[in-house]
Amino acid sequence: MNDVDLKSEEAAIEGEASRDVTDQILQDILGGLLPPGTWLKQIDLERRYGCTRPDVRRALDRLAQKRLVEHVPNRGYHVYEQDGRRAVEVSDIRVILETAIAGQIVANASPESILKLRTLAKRFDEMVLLGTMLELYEANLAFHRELLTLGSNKELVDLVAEIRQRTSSAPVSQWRTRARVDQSGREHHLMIDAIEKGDVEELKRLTEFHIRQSWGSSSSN
Amino acid sequence: MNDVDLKSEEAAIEGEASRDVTDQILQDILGGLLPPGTWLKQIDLERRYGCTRPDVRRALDRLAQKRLVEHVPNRGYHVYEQDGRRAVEVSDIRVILETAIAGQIVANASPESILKLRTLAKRFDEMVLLGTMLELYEANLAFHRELLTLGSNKELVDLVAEIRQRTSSAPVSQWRTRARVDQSGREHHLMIDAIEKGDVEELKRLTEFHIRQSWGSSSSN
DNA sequence: GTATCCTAAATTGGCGCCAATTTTGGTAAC
DNA sequence: GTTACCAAAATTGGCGCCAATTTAGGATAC
Repeated sequence: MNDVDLKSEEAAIEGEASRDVTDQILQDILGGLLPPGTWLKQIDLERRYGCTRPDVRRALDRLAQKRLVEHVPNRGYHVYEQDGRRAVEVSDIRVILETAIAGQIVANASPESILKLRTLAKRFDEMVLLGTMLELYEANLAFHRELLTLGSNKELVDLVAEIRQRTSSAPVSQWRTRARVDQSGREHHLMIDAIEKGDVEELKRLTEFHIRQSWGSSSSN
Repeated sequence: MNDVDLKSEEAAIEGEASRDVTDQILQDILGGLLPPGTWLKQIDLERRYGCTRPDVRRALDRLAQKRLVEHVPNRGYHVYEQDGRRAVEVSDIRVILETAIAGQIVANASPESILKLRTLAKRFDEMVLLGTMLELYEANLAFHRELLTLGSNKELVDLVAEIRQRTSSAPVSQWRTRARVDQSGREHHLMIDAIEKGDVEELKRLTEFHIRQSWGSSSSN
């Protein structure tokens, strides 16, 4: 477990101290900037994100609650080292939840909502070509959120968004290959096709495959 | 929205300042001591639980993250006022998750685990007769946790435990009638019976009924 | 040369003060 | 009698210091 060298980027941000520190650290973990095992020294974070000590502590406590970082008393916080089991379990949960509402999604899908999904799917495809890794990640999130929203269970939408953050410590490792990302983009469109056809079972199949696929390679890490 | 009068119980606890403040407040919300809408003044909590200001703040922040209390900037924190919709949505999620793993539960059920479930179900029955409301609540939690553990998805067990806390701001109102609680106890045993018989569909039916039942009355509040 | 112990630097984390904002109660004016 | 405004009390929340613990490095002994 090595700790980060943040000194090089210290004053890089400085200007945008307004955005919440918790989200900033979260995104840096998700973005792979803070790899699993990294010790998050309070002083470094303080300087890095241009905020005060209590801010850093609050952020670390929140992330520890979300089990994204681990707190070792008197030793500090470090980015949680994922075991494969947890990743598999989380995707199992996602499969259960997202296939369970497939019926409602199809039932509630209006022409407008299908159009909106297409737009978001296309946006994902665009980001593959000319977006950053984070933009791609967020485009993917936006598509899935819109899809789940059709299930008309707001709590479920939030819950899935939440458990998504639970294992994706390094989206870089998930989307290693370009081929995999392209495939994901195609799957999005296939899912919309299934909704248009009103084929619930097809949507379930695609959803399960789509979720499981993302984690197939990372378990070998 | 009225705020609590805590002065009467100020020094009542004092001795057990060791247990985590967050859990204490959480249990007091769950126990109905702090009803929805109550303003949680930091000074009062500080005195009530015999802890320092930062402790109170950390606890309130955590509870706000869990959406059990709401934070209004410069005005403080108050216990979240539940709408019926959310409660229904959460129980929908529970039904999805808990019925989804019914098959695995039946498959993994060993004679020992069935015995353990019986013990926990009986303990629930005992608590109906001679336990406090909180003990009853915890006995119920323990039974359901053990049941879900048979599904061999640790994340799912934790997740259900988590979303359970999301709406049960007042277990008192859930279990208003004695008849309802007795019925719950019987249902526990029926569920174990179904597992013994290896009847997955029956277990699913019972599970759905059991979860939905708890919330049927509270929506009229 | 290596291992162990001791000392010093660094980091965590507990705790409290003070400024900013809000609320409440009283007073005065209409 | 009611309303509006002002002032005082209270509450929130930002910020920083200092003690306790840990870690790393150096010196000494074997």
